[in-house]
Amino acid sequence: MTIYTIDFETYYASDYTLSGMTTEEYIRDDRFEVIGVSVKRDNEKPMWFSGNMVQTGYFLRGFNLENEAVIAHNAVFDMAILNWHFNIRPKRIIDTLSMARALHGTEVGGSLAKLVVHYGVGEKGTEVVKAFGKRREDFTPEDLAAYGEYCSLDCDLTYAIFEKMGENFPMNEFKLIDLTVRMFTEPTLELDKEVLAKHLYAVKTRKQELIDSMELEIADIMSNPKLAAELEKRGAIVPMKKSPTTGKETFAFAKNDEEFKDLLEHPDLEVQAIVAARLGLKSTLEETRTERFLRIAGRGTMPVPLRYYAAHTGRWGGDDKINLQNIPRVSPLKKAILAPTGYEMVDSDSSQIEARTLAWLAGQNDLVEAFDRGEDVYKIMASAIYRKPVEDITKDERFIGKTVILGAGYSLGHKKFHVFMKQAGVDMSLDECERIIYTYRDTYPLIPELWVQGQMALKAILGDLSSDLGQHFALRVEGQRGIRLPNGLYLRYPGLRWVEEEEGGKPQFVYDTLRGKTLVPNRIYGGKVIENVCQALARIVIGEQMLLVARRYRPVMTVHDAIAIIAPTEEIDQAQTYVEQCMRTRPKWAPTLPLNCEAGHGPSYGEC
DNA sequence: ATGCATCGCGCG
DNA sequence: AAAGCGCGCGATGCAT
Repeated sequence: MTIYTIDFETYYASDYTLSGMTTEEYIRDDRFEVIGVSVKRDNEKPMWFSGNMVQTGYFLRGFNLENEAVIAHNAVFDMAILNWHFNIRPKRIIDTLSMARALHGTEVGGSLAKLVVHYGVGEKGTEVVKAFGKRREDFTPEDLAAYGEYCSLDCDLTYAIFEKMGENFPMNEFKLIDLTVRMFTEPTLELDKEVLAKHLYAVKTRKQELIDSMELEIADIMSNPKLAAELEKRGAIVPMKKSPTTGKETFAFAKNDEEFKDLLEHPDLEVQAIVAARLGLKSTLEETRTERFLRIAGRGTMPVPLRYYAAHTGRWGGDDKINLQNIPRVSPLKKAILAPTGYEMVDSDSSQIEARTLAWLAGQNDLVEAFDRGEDVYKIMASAIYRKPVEDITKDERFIGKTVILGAGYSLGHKKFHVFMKQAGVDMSLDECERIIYTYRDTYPLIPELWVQGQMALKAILGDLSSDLGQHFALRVEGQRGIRLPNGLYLRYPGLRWVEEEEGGKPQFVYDTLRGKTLVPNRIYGGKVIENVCQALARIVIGEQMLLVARRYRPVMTVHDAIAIIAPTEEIDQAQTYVEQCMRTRPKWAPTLPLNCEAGHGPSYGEC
C-alpha cells in the first residue's frame, strides 16, 4: 500500500478562523476555499497544487486515495476536507497528532513545530506567508509558490515524524486512530431539529421563570460577591469553605454545599427564591449545547469530535467545543441524536469494568470469581459490612456495598467516604464510616497491597529501575519510560519528583500534567497509580472490543466504558447480540478477567 | 480585547 | 501511614 501525506492550506480571515470557530463550522462554511494542497507519495518530493475547487478535485482524484493510506497532522481537518468537499475517503487514515498524544502527550505537545524539533527531523518554515484574508485569486504567483514550499515542507516533516513515531506504534492503536477520525470526518448521525427546538424553548422558559420568581437581576446572582451581598442584606449567613486548590477561603455556593442548600429552607422566601434561581441557572450546559446542536443540524449530519488519547491513561476526551462525553444522562439532547433512516443505534456499557480490572490485577481471586459467576458483589460487600447473610441484605445496605466497591478501591479514606455518603443522602457517623472502609480493606486485603505496589512503582520510575506491577504480568515498570501497558504503550509520569517540603504539607511524589499551555504539578501516590493503571487497562479492553465490533458495524461514539454503533434496522437484534458478545470478549493478555455488559437499541441515542 | 486561573458541573 | 480518579466547557474575576 502506498502511503500519502497530505496538507491543505485554506482561506482564513479575521472573522473566519479555526481558532474562532469549530472545525465542523469552518469546513462547512460557504467561505471555505482551498488555496492549495501538497501531496507526498511515500518518501518522494511533495507535489503542490493550487487551482479552483473543481480543479483541485481532479488533482486529488488522480491519486486513488480510496485504496491507499493517507497521513496528515491533525487528520480530522484534512480528512474532513477530503470527504466533505471532494468526496474522497482514504482506505487508511493516519494522524500524527493522535500518535504524538499517545506517545508523549504532555512532555512534547502536539504541535508539528515542537514534534519535529523533538525528533530532530528538521524545522518548520519560519518565512511568514501573507495569507491572512487573501482569497486564492488574490495571491501573486510568487506568493503562491512560496506558500507551496511552506506547505510541502509541512508534508515532508509530517512524514518524517510519522516514520519516527511509527517504529513501534501498536497496530491496534493505528486502527483506533482511524476509527476515531472517521467518527468526525464520515458522519452518519442526524439531529432532530424539532426535538432540539422544543427543548431549547423549554430550557429558556424554565430559566425565565426562575429569574421572574425573585426580585434580582440575573447578574446579581451569578457573580459570587454580588450574590453574597444580596444574601447578607436579607440576613442570611453566607456559607464559606476552603478551596481545595488554593487553600483560600471562598464562597460555598455549589449544589453540593450543604449550608448553601440549607438556604432553600431559609425563613425569608426571597432568600429561597434567590438560592433556587442560582442553583437552577448555574449550569448552562443544556442551553448552550442545544444551541450548538441546532446550528450543526442546520448544516448537516453530526460529526462526532473525539480526542484520541486525551487523558494520560489513554481515554478519549471531547473536542471541537462540544463535549459529547458529558451530555446529561437523561436529557432530550440524547433523544435528538438519531441513527440515519433505515438504521438504529446500539449502545453497550461495560459493567463495572474498573472494579473488575482492579480485582483481577490485585489477584483478589474471591472477588474476581464472584464477578465471574455473575454474583451480586455489592450485596457480598454489604454482607461483610453488616455481618449477615447475603439474602438478608436490604436495598439500602446494598447501596452502601455498591458505593464501597466502586469507591474504596483507590484508597478512599473514611472522611471523604463520610462526605460522599452524606451527599448521597445517607447519614452515618464518622466511626461507622471508618469501620466500613476498614471492612473493605480487610475483606479484600490484596487491594491495599496493590496500592503499596503502586507506591513502589513510583520509586522505581524515579530510580530508573524495573519491576513488575500487579498479577498476571500485565504491567511492567520500566524505569523512567513509565509503566508498560499490554498494548505496548506506556503510562508515563513526566517530571516525576519527590517533593520534601510543599508549603505546610507532607513530602509527596509530584508529576507534571499539561493543561492548556501550562505545566501543572500533580500529586501522585500508590492508590492513584493503581487507579490510573486500572483506567488505562479498561481503556485498552474497550479499544480492543471496539475494533472487534467494527469488523461488522460502524462505531459512532464511545464514552469511556460504552460503545455505540449503528446497524440496519432489520438486523438490529443480531447487531445487539454481536456487540454484547464483543464486549464480553476477554483480551488475550487477560484470559481470566471476567467481563460483562448491558446493551440496548433504539432509533436515537437516548432510546438505547 | 484577550489570556489565564479558578470554580462549578456534566459524564465515566 | 494516608491520600478515590480521569476529562472538557462555560462563566466569572483578574491580569496583561
